[in-house]
Amino acid sequence: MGRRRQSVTIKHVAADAGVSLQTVSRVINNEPNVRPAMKAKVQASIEKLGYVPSIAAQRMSGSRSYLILAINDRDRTIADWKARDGRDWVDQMLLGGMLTAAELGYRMIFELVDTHSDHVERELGAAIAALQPDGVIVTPPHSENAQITGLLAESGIPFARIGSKEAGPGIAMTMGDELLAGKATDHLIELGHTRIGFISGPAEYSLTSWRVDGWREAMANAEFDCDGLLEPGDFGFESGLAAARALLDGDIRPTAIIASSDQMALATLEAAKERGLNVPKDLSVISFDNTPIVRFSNPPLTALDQPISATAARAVELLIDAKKNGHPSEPVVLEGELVVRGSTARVAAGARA
Amino acid sequence: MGRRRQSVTIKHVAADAGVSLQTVSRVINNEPNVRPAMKAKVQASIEKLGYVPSIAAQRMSGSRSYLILAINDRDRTIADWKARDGRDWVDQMLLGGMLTAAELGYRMIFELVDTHSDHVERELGAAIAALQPDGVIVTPPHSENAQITGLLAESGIPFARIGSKEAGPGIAMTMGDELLAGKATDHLIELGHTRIGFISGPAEYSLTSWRVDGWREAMANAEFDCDGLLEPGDFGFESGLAAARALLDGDIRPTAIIASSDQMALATLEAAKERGLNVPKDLSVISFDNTPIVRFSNPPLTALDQPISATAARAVELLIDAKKNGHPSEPVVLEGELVVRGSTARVAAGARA
DNA sequence: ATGAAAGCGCTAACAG
DNA sequence: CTGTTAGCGCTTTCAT
Repeated sequence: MGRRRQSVTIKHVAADAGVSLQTVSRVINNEPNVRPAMKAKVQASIEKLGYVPSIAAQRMSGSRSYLILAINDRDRTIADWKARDGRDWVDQMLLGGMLTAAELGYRMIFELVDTHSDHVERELGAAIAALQPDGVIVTPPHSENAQITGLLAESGIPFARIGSKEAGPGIAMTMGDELLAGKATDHLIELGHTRIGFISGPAEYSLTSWRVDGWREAMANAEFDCDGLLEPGDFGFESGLAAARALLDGDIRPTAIIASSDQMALATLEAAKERGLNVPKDLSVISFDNTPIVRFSNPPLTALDQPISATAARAVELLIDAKKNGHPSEPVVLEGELVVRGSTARVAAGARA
Repeated sequence: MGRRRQSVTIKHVAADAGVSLQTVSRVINNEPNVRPAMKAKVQASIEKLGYVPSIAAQRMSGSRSYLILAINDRDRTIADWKARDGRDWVDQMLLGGMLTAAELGYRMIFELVDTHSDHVERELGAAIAALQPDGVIVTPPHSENAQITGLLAESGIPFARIGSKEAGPGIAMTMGDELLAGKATDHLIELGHTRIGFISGPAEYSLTSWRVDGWREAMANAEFDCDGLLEPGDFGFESGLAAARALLDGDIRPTAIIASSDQMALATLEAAKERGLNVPKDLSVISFDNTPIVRFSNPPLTALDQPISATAARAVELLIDAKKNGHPSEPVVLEGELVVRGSTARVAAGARA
């Protein structure tokens, strides 16, 4: 097939409209200093010839690449895809990010990067050098990896850190973990629960402690004790099972448990079943992820929905806007919602303290 | 911030290695006519400087863009993402396509295109003009849209049509629909079923008839009648409900039903429940999609797994290879497997004909 | 086997 | 307001 050249270039348009290349360029980029008549004429030619700028050429000439790079953790993402258990983080990111990018004339490229590898920098650096994106979105755990954020900051490319609220370069964004944990706790308190257990996530993630903080604060506000009601997990099912068992077999059996992930919430259901406890009659359960799977458990789980799609969309907007207007220095928070389903109920009379 | 230029270019490498640009270029592209010693020297400089070629520049100079474009139907994809019911088609495509592309030094860009719009051509044409991909993957229903395949053929870019086996330009690929339907039917026949119903998909998809053909053939081989055992659906839940009801209330109540989609299979479960039929005791059900959701129904569904990931991976390989070696003229078939779960069982003694 | 020159499509910088 | 010039990083000719 040989060398495939652009069929319609800015040259053709310029010739057709009888103007210079530069004028066409100005029209394409919606720049000022073009008389309406000229603009109309050029646009007519563009329409007529079906001209679309080559992003490669645009990038080459030193302007934008119209590419937004979204980075996710390689191992976790591949594991999720292979497990096929319905976790739709990537889909939600695409839903928000890709569509918003498209609306603004950009494209989102998805990329997986190894966090634990010694050559994170090489991997990310290569992607940036090859693609020259106009913005980068990083997610946990990358968003808290100093090596990565440092590299990004150095590159001068605007970037958004989802799941990070530290000060520093880039746009910090969270889904309101602390508030969400508070919401869940308050919901249970309203249902009369006083002994509300919490299964946390892995310590490497900052959001783990944000969530614990939210729960602690809500408990404190109601003047309930947290002692013996916190168990650590790692987001996975097995760890959730262990944590739930510890909670249910502990000195202070909780009447409700909030788990920091869907798998751990499912595990809590399992642990309850083992002990002959009925959910929600004997035990209320709230999941911190509202992934598709939690609608199909028995009972369906009350869950905290994380606005992944909205966050990705906002990130793309902020990134694209950053070129002109800079970006917010304060963390951007998009708070999720509590979706009430069948796993939470008023505390049983006998269980009251 | 201003104009962001590549930090390390081919020039730097050439200077560092003390050779000309072309020699570096030859090394990058693994071209012949470079003495091993030279090659080693250049590669050392590349390593040292951390040089990565700019794909924009590569594309500009008339060679490859190292981009593979994967097209999916806009409305269906967005609907799936918003429904959040665990359908993971996109994820599986990414799993196979993106990872394979990455292994081969390419990147996969995902794009949604409106099938029904009058300007399909404009949308696709714009994506191609902007990105200049080295290959395009189209999926149903795009893969059978003559307007789209025509445009692609005209563009001279290699493309793969997933879910299409017509002759014509591009690589035809299927997941063995006919064979799969046969597999499901045979499985039921082995379990003693003789009245096996089939709920088909929408007529616009060729694979709808392939599947029906597979079922028909398997039934014919066993000398069973198909009359009154075929009902049409549109892949959606509602249509499946109607079809299943028609089948179960018909003159010849089937003891088993194969549904052409997960939603229709779930609907069949629902219809059975309405009629007090136990699955799998009174009715066996097989789903044509093995999406995550079918593991969580009650009972979990026996399903035909479609090798989406493997197909996407193969498509990427064939597309990249097409430049050198052309592509297969016969349809490429990657056959899926039957995953047996709890919704199929030996036919009840009383139900036998 | 290597190098020099030309050009891909576009935009920034500078004229007019 | 519009046009001209130069050059982005790379790969193709075409020389040597």
